[in-house]
Amino acid sequence: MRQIAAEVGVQAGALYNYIPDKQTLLARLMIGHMEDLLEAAQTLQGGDPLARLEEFVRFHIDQNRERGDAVFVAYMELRSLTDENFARVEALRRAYEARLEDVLVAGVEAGAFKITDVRITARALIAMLNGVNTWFRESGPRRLDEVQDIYWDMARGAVGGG
Amino acid sequence: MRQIAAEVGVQAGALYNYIPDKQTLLARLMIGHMEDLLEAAQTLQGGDPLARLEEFVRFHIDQNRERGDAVFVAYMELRSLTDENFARVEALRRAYEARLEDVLVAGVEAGAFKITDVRITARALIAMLNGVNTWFRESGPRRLDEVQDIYWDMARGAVGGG
DNA sequence: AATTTAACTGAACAGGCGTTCAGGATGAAA
DNA sequence: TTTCATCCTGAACGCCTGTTCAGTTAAATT
Repeated sequence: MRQIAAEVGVQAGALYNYIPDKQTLLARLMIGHMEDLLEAAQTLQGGDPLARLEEFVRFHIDQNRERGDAVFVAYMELRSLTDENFARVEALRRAYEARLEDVLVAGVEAGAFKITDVRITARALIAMLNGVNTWFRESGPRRLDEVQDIYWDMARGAVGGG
Repeated sequence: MRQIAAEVGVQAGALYNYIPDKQTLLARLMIGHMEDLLEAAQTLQGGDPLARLEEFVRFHIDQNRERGDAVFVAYMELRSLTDENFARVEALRRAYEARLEDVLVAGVEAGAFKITDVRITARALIAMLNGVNTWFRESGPRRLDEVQDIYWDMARGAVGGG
């Protein structure tokens, strides 16, 4: 709390004019992040399943890059949430997963993907994509769009998409 | 510290007969875990690249299951390590990644895999496999070997292995 | 039986934590 | 000019933290 206050140029007590307590601050941060992510995902266009999956892969990697800090907090501090707040965040997370599941289902129905379990596959893909954040550096040997190409290749292969 | 001591049935101070400080305890835990993992990985057999990759996938998921707590700590508390201890753990982690990279290189050379960047692919696969730990429950709808089958399918597809 | 060694307790330490609150400063409204 | 509403400070609170250490206990050694 004192660190956050200092970052804003204020004493710790002043924060309590804006939030009831630390737990609520964390919850608002994480819920806000997930809501932003879901809203940004609204803009994803249609097309055939293969195109939609590619779009999702690139979108997810982009978002993780732009909101690196929020993503980090959202994954590391889940255990610090109240049961109630945890449930809220998890619900939003499931909604995001559902976006990807929809694409996968469409692909299976169109005969474009070969998938045993859509839910597990969606989670596996997201886990794979999240991994980018742990090692990618702007100063590294690869540009982000190259990384996106590589992950898109892997994702397509993983769902049996030719 | 007091929690750990209580778990062992002892006062907090008694722990300091065995460790110099908390940081060292954490480091030993994580380094020990990685060393155990690397040692267990020694038993992986040879065969063609496809068989070796399958073996690795199943092995990794098994290990993550057996040592769930250690894996959790190893991923969540990385940021609590001294620079020096972090470097040690990361070196071990790279050594483990290298085991998978070897398999991927062999597959590429044999023409069995299509991979743009072996290092990135190894990391992506491991990130995907680690994801299992966050949701798999013994009481869930799938047995572990079913989950392994699913992940093996995805991994094979991701590396372009037919 | 006397002595040494090892393991542990229980209390204390200094510092950090989230949170509260009386009071001061500042500017808007009356 | 006075009143009121905001926003913030600075100090304090009770509690938790990792760590130390003198002293007790019990077992091993002589």
